[in-house]
Amino acid sequence: MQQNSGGRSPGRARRPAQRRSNKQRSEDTRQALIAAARRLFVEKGYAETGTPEIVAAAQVTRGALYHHFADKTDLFRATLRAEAQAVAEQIERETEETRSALDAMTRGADSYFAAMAVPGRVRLLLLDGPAVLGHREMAEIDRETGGEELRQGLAYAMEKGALAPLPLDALAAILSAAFDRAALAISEGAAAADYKAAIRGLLKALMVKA
Amino acid sequence: MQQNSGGRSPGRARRPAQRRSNKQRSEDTRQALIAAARRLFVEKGYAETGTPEIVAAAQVTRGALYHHFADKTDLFRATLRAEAQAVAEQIERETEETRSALDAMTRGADSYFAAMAVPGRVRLLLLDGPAVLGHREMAEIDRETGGEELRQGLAYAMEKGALAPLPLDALAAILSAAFDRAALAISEGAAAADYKAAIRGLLKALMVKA
DNA sequence: CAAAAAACATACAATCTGTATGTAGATGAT
DNA sequence: ATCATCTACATACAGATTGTATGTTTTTTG
Repeated sequence: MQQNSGGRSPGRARRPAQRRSNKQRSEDTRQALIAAARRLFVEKGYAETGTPEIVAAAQVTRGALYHHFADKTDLFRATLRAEAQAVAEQIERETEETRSALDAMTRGADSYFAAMAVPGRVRLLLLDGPAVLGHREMAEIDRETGGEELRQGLAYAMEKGALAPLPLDALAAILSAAFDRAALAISEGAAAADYKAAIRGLLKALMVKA
Repeated sequence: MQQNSGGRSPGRARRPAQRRSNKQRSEDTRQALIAAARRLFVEKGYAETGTPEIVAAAQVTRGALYHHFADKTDLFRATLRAEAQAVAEQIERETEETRSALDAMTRGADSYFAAMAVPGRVRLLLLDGPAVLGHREMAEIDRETGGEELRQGLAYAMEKGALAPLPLDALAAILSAAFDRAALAISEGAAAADYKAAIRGLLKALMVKA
């Protein structure tokens, strides 16, 4: 709420806050909107969150929102992209070297569960996302933000002969769905140990044979 | 459009259409609403379908809608219940005797895919449903309409020692999710054979060991 | 420093949802 | 058979939301 920081750049005094470049201004506003939107989408769901509420939380106006995003779904899209990116980065950060393929898969799954344990992620990425943006676009976001790891792990194991020869894309897709459901259940309070055991059992069963 | 069928019960002449009991009236209206809602929800999704459009298609007024259903989600709920019921009945109808546990599971999966191939079901039950009603309520609907078969099949196989001993509920849940994703992929034009093969491979892997 | 372009801010039109209130047809008691 | 009552609707309304159209204020550019 300061009037002016004074001193520096004499003669350039401007009244409102400090002078920011357009790039900065835009980025700040976008981030504020995405952050506020994330909070509210998580708290009340996409449909129940109105743009007036979002801009109020972000301390901007609806004009700013519609200047930066085509519409409400576009803001949602940006929010999901950021979230998927964060998930990917967290998983990548945690990934270590492993010996067996089974171990690699199991660790990967645990990393995924840990990442999805961040509050709100399940709702954003597994519930509202597919419904609002469609399964197609969600798959694309996954791909862009690096959701290829599972598929690659399977491909490697299959190539090595440690895995039954099955249609790769289909197998990756249905296993990914199994992971998602496990993350969902865990987020709703189910016994995490049970789901992790079931996932591990599934992977082990697939690996052992062949 | 007849004025009166005449003759029978002289003196009972009434002008508008024919005389229906309240029970009939209600049931007719409910069914008309659910049928119209289903069509539109499938075609444009839950969020993009307005109640004015629904009642127009059902040839009733919004008053009738809000008389029979608490709100728009309540109508959606009724629509989903009916759909889940139809899926359950179709699967039950197709179920035959089988020899091995693996065979039973595989057949069950195929029945499920066949049932989910009915246009709109994937969107209703796998996309909009979980987002609008929440995963919790969807699970409940599944349970009520007889979605216990998978779990029971697994329990039987596990009991018989034909299946690795894993947490039953968790395993049933993640396998169910795998089925769902397969149905989803198939509904979007993916190679059905690939997904069926992957599912079968998954089940086989689980069964063979132990 | 003036002109053009971003980056917002404000006002508006079209809808939509849920509710409140009014009316016609069915039901039950007399 | 009739009247009261209840059910099943129909209509009207208030509040809120979305996207757009049109101003206004900073930045940027020449």
